[in-house]
Amino acid sequence: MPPRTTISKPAARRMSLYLRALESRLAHDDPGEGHISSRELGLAVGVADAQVRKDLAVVGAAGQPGVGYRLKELHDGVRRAMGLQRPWRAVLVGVGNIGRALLAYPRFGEEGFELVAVFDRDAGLVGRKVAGHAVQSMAALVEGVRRSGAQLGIVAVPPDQAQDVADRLVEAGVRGVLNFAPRPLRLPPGVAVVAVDFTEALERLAFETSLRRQGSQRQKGA
Amino acid sequence: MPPRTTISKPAARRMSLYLRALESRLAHDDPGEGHISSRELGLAVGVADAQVRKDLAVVGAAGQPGVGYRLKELHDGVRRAMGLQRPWRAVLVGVGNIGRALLAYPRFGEEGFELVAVFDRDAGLVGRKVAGHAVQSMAALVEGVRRSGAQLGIVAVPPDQAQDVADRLVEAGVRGVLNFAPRPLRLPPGVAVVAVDFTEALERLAFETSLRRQGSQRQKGA
DNA sequence: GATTGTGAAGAGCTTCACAGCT
DNA sequence: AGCTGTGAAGCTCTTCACAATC
Repeated sequence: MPPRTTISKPAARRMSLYLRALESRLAHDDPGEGHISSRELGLAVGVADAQVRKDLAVVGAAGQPGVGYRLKELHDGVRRAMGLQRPWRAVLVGVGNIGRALLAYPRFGEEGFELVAVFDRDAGLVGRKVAGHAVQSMAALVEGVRRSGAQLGIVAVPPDQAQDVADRLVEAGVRGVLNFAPRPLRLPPGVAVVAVDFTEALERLAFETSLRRQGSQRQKGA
Repeated sequence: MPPRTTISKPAARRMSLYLRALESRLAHDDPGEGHISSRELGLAVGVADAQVRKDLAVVGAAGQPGVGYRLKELHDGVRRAMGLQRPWRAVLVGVGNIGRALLAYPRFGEEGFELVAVFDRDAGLVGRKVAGHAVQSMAALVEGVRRSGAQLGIVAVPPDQAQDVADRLVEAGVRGVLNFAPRPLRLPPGVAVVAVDFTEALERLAFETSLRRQGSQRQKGA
C-alpha cells in the first residue's frame, strides 16, 4: 500500500522529529504496546495536533479514537514512509573534523544507514583506520564506490573540492548526496541533494535573533 | 529605513545563499562596481528570477532596469536585512568533533561573527588552547558568558547535556542558540533557536532519494 | 533588447472545527 | 470524556505576466 498522498517537504522534516520522539518513547516502554496521541506527539516536537494527524494520515497510520496511535506501528509506518524500511549504503568523502564527527555519530548505522567506504585526499590518512573504517585514497573513489553499491554519498571536503567530488560520486552511481560544504552543488536531476550548511544556519540565527528584539513575540511550539 | 515587509523564513534561507553568491562574485570583481541580474543570481542559487526580485524588494535594494543590481549595494543591503550589519558575539560549548569543525571554519569570524569564549566539560581540555581559543570549564560558563556579553550560543555537546547547557546559556543572557545536538530544545520565547541536525538531514536525503525512483522528475534549480 | 517591480493568479501548507468512533 | 480523521477556511509562499524603465 503506497502512501495515499505524497509527503511534502515540510512534512518530511517533521517525520524525522516524530521518529526520534517515538524512539525515545519506545525506549521507556519495553513491550512497545503503548499508545501516543497526536497532542502528545505534537508537544514533543513543537507542532499542532491537527498537523500531526494530517502527517500521520499520509503515512497510512491508523489511530484509535479515544486512545491514540500504537507506538510500534506508528514508528514502523513513519520509517516506511520515509524510505527507511531497508538500510541505505553510504560512503563518506573527507575525514576532517566534520567527517570525524559523522564517524563518531552513534546513530549512524544504528538505524538504517551503513557506512560502506571512506575516502580522503590526505596521504597520511589513507590506509589508516578511523573509527573502524579503513580510509581509501581519492584515486580509488569511483571504482570503490561503484563496487560498494552505495546509494548515498556524503561530501565533507573543503568547498573548492565539493563539486568535483560530488560529480565523481554521481559518476560512480550514487543517487543522493549529503553536502556539508558551504557551496551549492549542481547535480543532474534524478540525484537528490540535501545540504547542511553551518554558515547558513549561523546567519539564520542572527536574523531570527535580531527579529526578537523587544515587542510582539508570536511563537508557537518550540 | 526599515524593511518594507518582513522577511519570511524561506526568504531568510535564500538570503544566505544570495550573500555567498554575491561574495563569490565580488571576489572576482575587484572594484565592486559590477552588476548582477535577478536571473543570474537566481541561477547561481537555484531560484526563479521573479523570486529573487521579490526577495530583494524586501531588503530595499534598488535594481536598474536593463542592467541589474549593483553588486556592492546589493551585498550591503542583504547583510543589513539579515541583521549582519554589526558583528555578533558568540560562545561555543563543546569542543568535540563538531566544535572543532566550527573552530576550524575560516568563515567564522571572517564576516560578522566573533567567537568570544569556548567551554568544555573535559578537564583535559580546560586551560588548553584549541584553534587559538582558551577552553574554559563548564563551571565558568554562566559567569563567563555573562561577562563576554555574547548574544549567541552554540551548543555542540552530546544530546543528554544539550538542554541543560542551553538553559544555562539563556540564564547567562544569550538571545539565540544554535543547536547541533539531535534533540529539540525547549527555550523561552524571545530566545531564537536554530537546529542543525545530521540525522534529520540523512533521513531527508533517504526520503528524497527514494522519491526519485525512475519516473516523473519535476525539478527546478539545484 | 534587457531587466526591474509588482499586482494577480496559483499552489501549497497550516489551522480550525466538528462529526464520528471507542 | 477523549481522540481521530478530514472538509473547509485561512494563510503564506511562489509563479506568472506585463507595464514601466534604462
